[in-house]
Amino acid sequence: MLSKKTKYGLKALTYIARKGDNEPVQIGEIAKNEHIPQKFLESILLTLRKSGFLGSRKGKHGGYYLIKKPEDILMTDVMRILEGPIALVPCVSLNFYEPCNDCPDEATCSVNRLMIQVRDSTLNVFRNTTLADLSVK
Amino acid sequence: MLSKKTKYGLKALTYIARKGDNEPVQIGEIAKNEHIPQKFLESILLTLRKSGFLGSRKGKHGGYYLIKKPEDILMTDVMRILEGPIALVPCVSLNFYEPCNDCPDEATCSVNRLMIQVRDSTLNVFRNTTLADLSVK
DNA sequence: TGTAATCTCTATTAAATCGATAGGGTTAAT
DNA sequence: ATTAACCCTATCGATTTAATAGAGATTACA
Repeated sequence: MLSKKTKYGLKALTYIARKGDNEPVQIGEIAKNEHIPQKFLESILLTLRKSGFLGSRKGKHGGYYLIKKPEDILMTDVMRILEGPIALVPCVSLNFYEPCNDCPDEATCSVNRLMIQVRDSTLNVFRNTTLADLSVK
Repeated sequence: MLSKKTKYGLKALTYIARKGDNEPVQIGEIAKNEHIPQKFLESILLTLRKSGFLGSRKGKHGGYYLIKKPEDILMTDVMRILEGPIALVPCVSLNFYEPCNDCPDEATCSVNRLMIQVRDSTLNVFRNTTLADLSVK
């Protein structure tokens, strides 16, 4: 299941991208229009800023803005920051690999085999989707 | 993240399928060989039996056996029983659809759009994989 | 210069879920 | 009758998730 954090984060990024100009967008405006609890959204946008997707301006008329062009923001990167590993089990994760302690041999493990396929098909979607694709109205 | 329940369930099904004959396989044997807590595995196999994947024989020399041929057991069906909906959000689920209460218009929702693609690519894997595929050594 | 608006940061909490365990009850082979 | 196995319900501890609280720091602007 997709976490609310990821869902809200994607919606916020889309909202900002759709505005088009480079003016900062305020948390309150996003929260109101996308029906997201404002305090929760605050922490999510903070994460996205610290990860290099968003810039911010403090104080009056402050807000968040995109640092890169929407076409250059890949879903692989966004998803890894918001949701964590794309693989459903650590033993098939490209970026967060960990062996299973209960599995003596990955080569013959049926779960491993299946989850590699799921990982690859999901990666294929995320690698071919940018924020620009999400932002088409 | 894949739940342990699903992971253990898939491993158990594979174990039974790999044995080949139609003799009942005991919980204890599977638990030992696959390093699964026996009591936990009991409840999982019970679920799989009630869902029509496994049959059981009670009493001495009892155990679980496949009801259908491995080639006829699709991952779509197994995953829905063990893990639940394949879609990551209810608003793109084919079998468990529910609208988002915070989303006024699915047609323009970026999360909806992305998650439909992920669902379809994952479904494509599960629809084309059977227990027989998992059981190849 | 002061005030209001806005992002920043840490801490906390309530609820839900997950993984595992406990402890019998029921059934069938021998 | 005994034993080995599945059947069933209940519970528990740990973790994660979603949300909230509240104070701090910064900026625009009158």
